[in-house]
Amino acid sequence: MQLTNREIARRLGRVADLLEIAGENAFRVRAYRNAADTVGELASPLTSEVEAGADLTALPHIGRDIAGQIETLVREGRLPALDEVARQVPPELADLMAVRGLGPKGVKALHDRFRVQSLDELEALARAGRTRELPGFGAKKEAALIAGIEGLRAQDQKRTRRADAEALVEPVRAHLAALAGVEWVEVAGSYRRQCDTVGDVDVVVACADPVAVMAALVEVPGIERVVSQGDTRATVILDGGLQLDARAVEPAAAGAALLYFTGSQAHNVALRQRARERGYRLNEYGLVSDAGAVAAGGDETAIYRALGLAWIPPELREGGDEIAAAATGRLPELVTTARIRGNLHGHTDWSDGRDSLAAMVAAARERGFDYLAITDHGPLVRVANGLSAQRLQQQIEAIHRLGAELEDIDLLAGCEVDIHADGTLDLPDEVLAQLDVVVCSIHYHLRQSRAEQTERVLRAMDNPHFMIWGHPTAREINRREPIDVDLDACFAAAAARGIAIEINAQPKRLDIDARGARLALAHGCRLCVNTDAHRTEHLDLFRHGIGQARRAGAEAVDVINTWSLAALRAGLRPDRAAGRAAHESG
DNA sequence: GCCGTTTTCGGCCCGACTGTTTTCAGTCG
Repeated sequence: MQLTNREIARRLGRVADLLEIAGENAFRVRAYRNAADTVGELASPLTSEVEAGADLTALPHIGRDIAGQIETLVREGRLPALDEVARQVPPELADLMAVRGLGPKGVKALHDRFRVQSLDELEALARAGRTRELPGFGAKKEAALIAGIEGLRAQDQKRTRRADAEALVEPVRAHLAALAGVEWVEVAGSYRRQCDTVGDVDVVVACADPVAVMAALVEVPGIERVVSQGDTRATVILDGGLQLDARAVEPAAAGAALLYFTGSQAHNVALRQRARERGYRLNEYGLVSDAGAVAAGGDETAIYRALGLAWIPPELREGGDEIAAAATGRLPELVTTARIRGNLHGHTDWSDGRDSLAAMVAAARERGFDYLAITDHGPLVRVANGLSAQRLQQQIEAIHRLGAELEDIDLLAGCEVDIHADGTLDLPDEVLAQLDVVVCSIHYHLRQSRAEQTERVLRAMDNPHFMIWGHPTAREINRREPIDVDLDACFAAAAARGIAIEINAQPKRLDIDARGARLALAHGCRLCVNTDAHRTEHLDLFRHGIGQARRAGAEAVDVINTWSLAALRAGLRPDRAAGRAAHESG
């Protein structure tokens, strides 16, 4: 079994936890945390990099020591630093760090006194009223520990899909915005950075009277319980279990608060370092010079400007190269939902969509799209009433008839064709040749090996009708892992052939994700943000996919369905006509 | 342990809230 990046990151994080419990140098602890974050964010598998002899120290926060650690882990299956710290501290103690309210000091104290090693043991002690025997541990702390353990078991480690969080937090935002004296309310954090999932939501309220707003917050409908509440900051749990951290600040400091709460942490750290280098201190209240003068605080743009930077869109604030880009005027002009001209992947009731062809077209016209492709399933997906070649022929004719009547929108005949396990496509070339848009997707045989899966996709891409790679990894957030496929190899092939990489905007998919999209762009691929609509209202889902495109640094030119239809026809799979002959003769 | 427009040493982000404390440590974000 090959080690995933996530597993490598988990082990590095474990080293950090254990070093912290052992009372090691805090900066050494942070070094391991940073390295774990770096590994967790990588798009391509580290094991392949190691086998290819890549220099891991080129990665941020990975130096000679940790690079060597990772190489040993990949080659021998053991992490020397973990073995070493395990001699001082039982490795099981790292699990206890996940309990809210329990940190390294508490874990160490509990272990020193009671030899506690597991959640079960800790829970039994707390319920027996024995943890209060420890200095600094009282009755309230005991109750908090029990609640923390229960919370940990309930949440099952899963993060909340951003779209689900949106449905929960938007009513709270609206409620707060309507309070007297509130200037604006913004949801910050990973939500604002358009991450595909969020661990919690952070809300910043700019208002004249923070204390009053914090008092009012706990009365907002939809709040299950209050975890903590102070004069300017509170933590509550929303119905359904999502945690919400709210921060109320006066307008003069609200930009700094928004900046701080938007993060990411790595971005904040880098900004604060930059501030220090320039004789400032940056905190939640503003950018303050060493002499005590407030340089900026009311809005983000002014803070960035004072640091010699252009305003950085939240989607790019991940502590990578965005600060260098902002310093030198090289930030991308990120694509927006308004630039989208049409949907190139969507279904009707001919296969598994809810609405008719006519209804989908009407919905697209209402939204002002310039074009709309209909791409129902091919025959393989029987559960979705996939179209046989014969029914597809009939649908093509229906689309052409309807399209001929309309002047304000161009209708495109298409299909979402399955990529068979052997890399052949699910419809004959002569049928595919009649289509304007061919989206090729994987729905079955998701567990093939990396080599098989890669070969499958590469072979499919050799078919000149393969125009868009639909939901490339087939992942479903919190439900199904991505397929194991060599994205580097596939994107290189796609770029060479003019195949676009889909960002499927269905909230459960968001596939390819931002990391993969960034990798695709680096290979020179174009992206295509599609709703994969199965009903008319799904045509409003673009913003979710656009969020991923923006996180990848995509500009409008990188996203083919911001193009005119003429540009689309010319630029998408330009070898199609010539390649068709070669493919058929070969 | 990592990093470098102060580059191979000496730094490393910063403040709020809680609980158990009588002045602060631990935890969190």
